[in-house]
Amino acid sequence: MKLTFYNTASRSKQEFVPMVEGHVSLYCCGPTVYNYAHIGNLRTYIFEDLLRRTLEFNGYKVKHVMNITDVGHMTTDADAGEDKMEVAARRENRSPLEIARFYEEAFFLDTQRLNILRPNTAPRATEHIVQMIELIGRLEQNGLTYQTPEGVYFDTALFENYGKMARLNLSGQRTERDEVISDDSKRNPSDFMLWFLNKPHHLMQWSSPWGPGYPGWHIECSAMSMQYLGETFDIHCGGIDHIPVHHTNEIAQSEGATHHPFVNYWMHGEFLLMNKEKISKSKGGSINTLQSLVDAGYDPMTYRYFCLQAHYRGELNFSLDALDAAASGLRKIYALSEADDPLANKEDEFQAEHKRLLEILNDDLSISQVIGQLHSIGSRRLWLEFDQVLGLQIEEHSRRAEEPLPQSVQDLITLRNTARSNRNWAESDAIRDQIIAMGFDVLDGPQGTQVKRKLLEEAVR
RNA sequence: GGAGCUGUACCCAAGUGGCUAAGGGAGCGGUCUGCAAAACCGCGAUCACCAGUUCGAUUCUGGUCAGCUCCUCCA
Repeated sequence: MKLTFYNTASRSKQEFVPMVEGHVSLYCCGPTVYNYAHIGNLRTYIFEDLLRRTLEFNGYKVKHVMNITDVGHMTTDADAGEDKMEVAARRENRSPLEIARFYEEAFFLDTQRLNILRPNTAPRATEHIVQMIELIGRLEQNGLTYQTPEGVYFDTALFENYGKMARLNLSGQRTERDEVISDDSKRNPSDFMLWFLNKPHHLMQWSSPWGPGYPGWHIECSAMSMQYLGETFDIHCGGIDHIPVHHTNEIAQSEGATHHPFVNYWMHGEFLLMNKEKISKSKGGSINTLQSLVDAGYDPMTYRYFCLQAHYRGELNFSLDALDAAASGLRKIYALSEADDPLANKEDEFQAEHKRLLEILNDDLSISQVIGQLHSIGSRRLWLEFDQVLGLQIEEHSRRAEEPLPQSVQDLITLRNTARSNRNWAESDAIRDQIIAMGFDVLDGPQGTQVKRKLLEEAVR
């Protein structure tokens, strides 16, 4: 079936046609591992997971690569900036590499809890320095670089289509701001560093043909994507903030080296907003992590579901109220019973709905619409089918209902039944509260009392 | 200054040139219950404002206002 994606390069929806039939090469910009990922970061990985699952749902074999940025990068091009990896190292009294490995593990724990499929390959920048040096060498051979005491720069003026994808208007770009320290040795404001030199304070250093130093931020993605996916590949994605600088520079340095197109489809996820503002890693510290939501009693699936209710190209406003609403909605999905499936024994209708929903999904990942439709239809079987894409672990969660009640709960039910037959409502209600606190729903109906396990943790606020 | 995004009911949010503007949550009413809860049924919007295009606009175009993001590391 036809697949359509919004391509940032053309600023329009385009039919997706991979280079090799049936196969997709997918590169996603990964985390810089100097701190915990915040939920805004995680939204983007949920979007990319949705993309990957949609491709696979359509029968494509996906090769998914995501970089791990474990090299520190200066906060500015000049020497005065502070390196986040090193700041973290000092803060936690560990080596930069220890910091990197620690937060890399934390990152994958978060993505695993969110049921985000692990990339086939997650190369680390520090393990691909050779490839980066090689790529810089190719750029040098092509005459696109120049060297200053600060390092090796990419000369953006010599790359014809610089900023085309981002539609940059270079003359209008702001070049002087208080926070930005200008480097007089730069030829053009938009030139960017390929290899830093003469930074004796920087802890992470490698030797290179230009002298000891460390790579610029952008070069790792070019070097590693090329190594694992080839010089041209199908889809590259990341956060929307990467369009003007990071991805612009990736294109320049990749195509400047290879003289081939770098990427066919660019896809970018919008920001998660909190109080109408973007969540900042540096401002927020380690608050706003997935763990903080878990500590508050939310199941990670609640956050995943919350994100899937909005389109990836639109901003999404996060609040605990909104998250609670998502939890209630998700609970409803988990509680759907097979017996009441309106599409049971209606194979034709099931297939028709399946096709209709897939068409919606394939129109630029309109998963929120699919979710709305699934709620309206109310077919557990259809939910389960699309859970391959939703990744909400519906089967696993609803299976909880089948687990036998613990003895302690059964004892309480017996106690409560006695109290109820004695019309001792105070005691009955107290026991009920106790059972509910243990994670169960208590239902008194005409056929007596039923106790059901809650299918989703409830947050305490 | 340059580039871009957003504004839909109490909250989150989808969507469309015209027929009932999805869905979830909250709220209210009802069924059920000893009372609740859960579940089920029922109930909600002149789509920021102004002008234009059009037979017809929430949807297209222009403007205004408000908010946000990027041009510094950043999902």
